[in-house]
Amino acid sequence: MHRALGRTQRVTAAMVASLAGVSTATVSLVANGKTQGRVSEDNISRVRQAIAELGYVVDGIGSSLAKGVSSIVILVAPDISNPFFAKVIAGVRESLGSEYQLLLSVTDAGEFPRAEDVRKLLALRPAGLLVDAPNASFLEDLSVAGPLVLLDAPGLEAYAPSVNLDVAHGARELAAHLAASGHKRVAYVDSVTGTATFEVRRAAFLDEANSCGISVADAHIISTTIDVGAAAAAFAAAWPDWQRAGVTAVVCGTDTHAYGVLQEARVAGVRIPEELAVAGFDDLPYSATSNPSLTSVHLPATPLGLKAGEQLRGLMEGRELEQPQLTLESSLVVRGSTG
Amino acid sequence: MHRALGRTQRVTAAMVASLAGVSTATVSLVANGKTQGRVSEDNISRVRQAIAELGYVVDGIGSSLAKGVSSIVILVAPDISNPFFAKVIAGVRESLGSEYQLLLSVTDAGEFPRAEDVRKLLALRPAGLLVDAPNASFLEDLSVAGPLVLLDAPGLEAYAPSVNLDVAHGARELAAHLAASGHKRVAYVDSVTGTATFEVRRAAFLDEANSCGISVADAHIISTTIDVGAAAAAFAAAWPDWQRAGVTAVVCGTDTHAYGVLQEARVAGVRIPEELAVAGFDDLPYSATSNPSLTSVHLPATPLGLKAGEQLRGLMEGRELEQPQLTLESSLVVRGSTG
DNA sequence: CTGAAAGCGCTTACAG
DNA sequence: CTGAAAGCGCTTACAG
Repeated sequence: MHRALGRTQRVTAAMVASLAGVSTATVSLVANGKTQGRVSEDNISRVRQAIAELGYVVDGIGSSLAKGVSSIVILVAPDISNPFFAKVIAGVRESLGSEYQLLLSVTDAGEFPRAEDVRKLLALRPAGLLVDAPNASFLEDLSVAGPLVLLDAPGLEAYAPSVNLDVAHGARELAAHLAASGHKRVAYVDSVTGTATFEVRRAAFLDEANSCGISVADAHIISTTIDVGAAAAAFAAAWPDWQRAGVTAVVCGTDTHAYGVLQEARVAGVRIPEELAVAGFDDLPYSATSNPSLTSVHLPATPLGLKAGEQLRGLMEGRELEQPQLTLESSLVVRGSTG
Repeated sequence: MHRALGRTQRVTAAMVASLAGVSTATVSLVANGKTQGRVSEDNISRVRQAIAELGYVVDGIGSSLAKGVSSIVILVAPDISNPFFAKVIAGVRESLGSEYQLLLSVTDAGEFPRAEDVRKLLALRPAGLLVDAPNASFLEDLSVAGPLVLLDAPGLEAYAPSVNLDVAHGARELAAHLAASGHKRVAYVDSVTGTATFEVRRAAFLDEANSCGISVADAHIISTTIDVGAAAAAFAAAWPDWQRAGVTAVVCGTDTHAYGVLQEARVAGVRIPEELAVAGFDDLPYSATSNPSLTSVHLPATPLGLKAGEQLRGLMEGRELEQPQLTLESSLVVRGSTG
């Protein structure tokens, strides 16, 4: 039962060849659908029959070594525990199809994978690489040659084709919304990971807030890992100060942070949105059912994965990308947490 | 920039060998740390130096082909979009360490991977296989020979070593809790995937409910995919009927289902918990912040992944498992949704 | 259209 | 302790 996986009854091309009475070269051609003008109808059906009979599956390792490339696509991402990411993956899988195997390189929550670790994965000779929410130094270190597409990597377009989210647009909508609701002093709970997208979210929000007459004091910007508990604790520590300073709204870099704020606010008896308005980014599925429901900047997660997969596929198949740089829209969804 | 990944400046063992003035056999021995009594100190340092100088990394494909096994561990799971699963993965990664690469075989939400698809992955010659929440027919089809550990596979212990959750315990606690709160008629929202864990949850709950004097009519048991929207729609359709029948509580197979019920209840103006008590399974991080906070059977996701990884590692390293069957505890967390 | 052969990069008995 | 050599399973020019 527990012999090495696959060591058992491995059916090789040689076995198929001898059963079909042809060479392994012919088996390879048939198995890979490269018969066009190279294999007789007769041999094709002979080989197909033998393949079916023996249950032959082309060995991925042998094939990869001969070809120089495997059928693996590696997706590098910093935060798999974020439900947002699950949708991205779903999109990637759909556009990649079943020819490619998706290998997830995940790290512990909030940590970013080190280029060194990824280099080990490169020894698997992946057909392509997808990097979600990278930072410049990581890409600098990595220096990959080969099909590579970046997801959610604003400002890093120089490194590779990328699919970005126009988070700035939603961030500005959010600032305008808060201003229209009469807020003057706002706090910001950022993510500690130095990921570009979070910087864009914050910068765009701060910029627009400023234009709208909202002030966000430096002392009212805090950072935590993307974790409900961590955000709750950070908010608990900061709130007395913010309250004294007249803060009436807090914007969070992710909905996950916002959940922590909501949680702690309930514990602390802070009424939301009357006493404090709360908003986030991502529009996770839970934001519609949170208490109260959460105002959030909606980001198209599945389309993000879908587009990135399509672009990578083009690259892997040797096609020239028509549009190497893609941007998807974001928009504000107003709910109960901002009144 | 976009040549085949890894095709560039590939450093081979032969290059290291010639720089160090040794054979590739020696390079291999050093690179794999198998020098014990087989390579002179002199050559060891020579090779190490050359490896560092050239930045040599053992090629995974070549190595796997020669060894007959890769360093890939495949994790097969039906529902990656469930945040519960993200924690399981984190646990697996931690116990597996960096020697093994974790390859996720994910399917579309609610779908279970077909054995056929997984067989393709087996062509990658994984070092081990982890299967989360399988059903018997899948395991029957798969018939894997090699390191295999099942997660959350109650009743399937005959197929392989497994790590299970004692969901029945929590389910019974939940039934007792509802009975103690005075509920007499309860509905159940199940998952459509015929996964064993959901059957155990339901069976244990129904059994204990019955002993506690709670009746759950067959007509009051419905199923949906694990999706907030689907659960919301199903609840919307069922509620008028349930209400007429005097149902005062609904138990959901997962918290995700419960969020859908909460969401729809708000739309329909059903007061929770006064008019209807709601509870789920999983105790996702969002259950503490939902509206109202959700009573749920807590399941130890991270420990589940951790233990499964440990067991698999033992198997892959050829060790005999001291305890092939492990069970982790579950327990009820009572929150606002049940009063 | 077909097959013998080289080669992908590594590991592992084997002989020395 | 060391290296030449075989072999892992496949693919791809190449010669026919």
